[in-house]
Amino acid sequence: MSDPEQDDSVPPPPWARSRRRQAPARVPLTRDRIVDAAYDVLDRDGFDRLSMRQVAGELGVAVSALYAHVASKNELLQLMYERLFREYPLPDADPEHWQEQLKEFARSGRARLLAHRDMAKVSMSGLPFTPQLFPYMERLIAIFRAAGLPPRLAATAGDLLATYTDAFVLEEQMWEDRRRTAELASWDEMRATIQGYFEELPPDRFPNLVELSADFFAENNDQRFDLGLEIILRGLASYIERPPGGAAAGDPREP
Amino acid sequence: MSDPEQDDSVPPPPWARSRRRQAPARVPLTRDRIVDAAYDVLDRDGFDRLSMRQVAGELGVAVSALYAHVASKNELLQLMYERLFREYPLPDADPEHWQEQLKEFARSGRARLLAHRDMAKVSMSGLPFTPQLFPYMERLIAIFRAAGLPPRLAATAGDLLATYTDAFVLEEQMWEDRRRTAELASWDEMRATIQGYFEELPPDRFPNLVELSADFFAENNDQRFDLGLEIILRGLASYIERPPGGAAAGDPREP
DNA sequence: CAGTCTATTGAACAGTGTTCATCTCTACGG
DNA sequence: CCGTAGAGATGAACACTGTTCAATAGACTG
Repeated sequence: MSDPEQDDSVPPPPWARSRRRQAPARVPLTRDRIVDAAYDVLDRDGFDRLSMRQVAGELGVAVSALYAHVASKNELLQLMYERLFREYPLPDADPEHWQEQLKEFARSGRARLLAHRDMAKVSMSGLPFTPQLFPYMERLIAIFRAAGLPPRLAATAGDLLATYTDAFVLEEQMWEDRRRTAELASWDEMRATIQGYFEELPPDRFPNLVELSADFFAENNDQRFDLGLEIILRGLASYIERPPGGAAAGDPREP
Repeated sequence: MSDPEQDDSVPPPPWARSRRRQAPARVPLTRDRIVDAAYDVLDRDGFDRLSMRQVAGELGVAVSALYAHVASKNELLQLMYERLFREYPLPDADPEHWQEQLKEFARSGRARLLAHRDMAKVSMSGLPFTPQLFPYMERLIAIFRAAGLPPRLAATAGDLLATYTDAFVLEEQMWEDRRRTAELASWDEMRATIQGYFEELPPDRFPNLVELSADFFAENNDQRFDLGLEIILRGLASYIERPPGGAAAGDPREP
């Protein structure tokens, strides 16, 4: 297998302290197995039970053995995050369908995070800003530019969209955690409980919370996600001048 | 549990400090004082050095003493978060100026988070969903409703706005952390370094990243924050039908 | 086979959140 | 004025955490 880790074609970013020990550097298979085990622990026990010792135990190996392949727990988390992006679809920017492309981008991002328990916590821990993700940033921004967004707006929009996705899933999985600790069986049961709680708030003090109690937790989160997404996309669309007659939008990149 | 505060305006009468050798003027430990100390530790040492022992040390007190007033570290974090909202301005919803009101709401939320180092990490740790915040949710949603947004959209919009603010500050403070560990003096220096890094990426693979290198990190984050805010507000405005003859900013597209 | 090298080990260090039996001190009843 | 009850603080302990390091075991080279 090829080595997805070290991409030497791009220099390490300046904020990454190159404290990383000189290291064997050629044990990619073991790194992969460590990441595999880490995912097993994460999915089974959740983020705050994900410890180096648990991972080592999963592999039937001493803790210190991990450190020959991984500089720190943070690096391990980073590797886990990067794996999420393997096989990420990277469509070419199509000016005609930029909104659909962005929706697809965000939806698949959310799906990828949802695939592993507490994954949004890993993503929100701030570590994952590595060169491995540059291709995805590049493509995402290309879509914005192709749509006709000016540079500064495209940059902000990329951030906004990625941030929205991460934060949405973080909240989703937080509720899932709460459900687990409350020992409620299904999401529906959970939803009913919370909705009932909001309904019974004093209506004189919280008229809106009472009235909208049914809307805070929709039947399925997909619709809620799409709605927030739609708000953002409409906002972005408002910046794009529609060329009369459907001709191609002006040159997306201007000096 | 009333709190007999130490009254500094009047010194203790001489007979109060009895023959007992200089009773160390023992200030009773309260939740408020613990939260104060926790903020001191947070501001000085950051979130991952914020431990119960550090807080206890700040107060010159044994660790276990804290647990008489606070059930767990999580509760302490929750108390810290709740304090942020004391004196939070709660304007009445004004349909005429809903966009300005929302901007003010988001801006002051951001300012509040920025006031303490790593505060967004606390806010994003998922704990803070307490009834103390209901008044703010209520008011926020009232603004959306007054603006004319339908219920489901208002609920989603509240989430979106709060989430955007939290996530933005989280990112901001993350970069601040990176700057600290990279031992770069100023934000400008940091910005220049990163911008230079992006500028020197291979232009054939990352044309947009190279071209927009100046736009990812604006001179000041205030503008970037306002821009994202504007995108969201424009998106929301697009759902509001413009009242006939009104000059309201309901139209997403303006000539 | 001998020797090198390297991945793995186990123990240790300095922390963490949390609990609990014990002790100190304050305030109140007599 | 003393004695005592009870709240509150204490220090030690438990079961963890991430990380380091000298020593060992094992495989590959000469």
